[in-house]
Amino acid sequence: MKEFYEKVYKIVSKIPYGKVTTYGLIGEYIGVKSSARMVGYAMNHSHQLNIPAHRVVNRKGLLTGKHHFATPSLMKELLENEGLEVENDQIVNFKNHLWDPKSLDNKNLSSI
DNA sequence: AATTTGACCGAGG
DNA sequence: TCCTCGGCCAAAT
Repeated sequence: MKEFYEKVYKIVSKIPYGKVTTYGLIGEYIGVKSSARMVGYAMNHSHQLNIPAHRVVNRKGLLTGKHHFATPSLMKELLENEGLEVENDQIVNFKNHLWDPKSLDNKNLSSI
């Protein structure tokens, strides 16, 4: 079931600059809707990979995974560096910066 | 081998 | 928004 991780990494890698997404959306896109936990677990194993894990937050826009970065402030720094606003470990205007993996399909389906 | 825990989510109160 | 509960599956102990 390593494909699961591969998919997670793939999607996370496709998150546009300055955008964020949630574990639930990723899980939903992969197909394991109610296993958002696995997405987070996969992220935990993504330390050595070059994926923007800082663009993945929980549904509230809370930086729940910041403790797994090199430094707790790194996640916030990266997000702010991308033009986002982080306050009290939470993304400001979260919905405004939210990116849905399904938007990839929408591009492909735009011909329909 | 069994139990607990985890970068979670949704529903109900 | 906060609390609790059930679900989900893998890794750690």
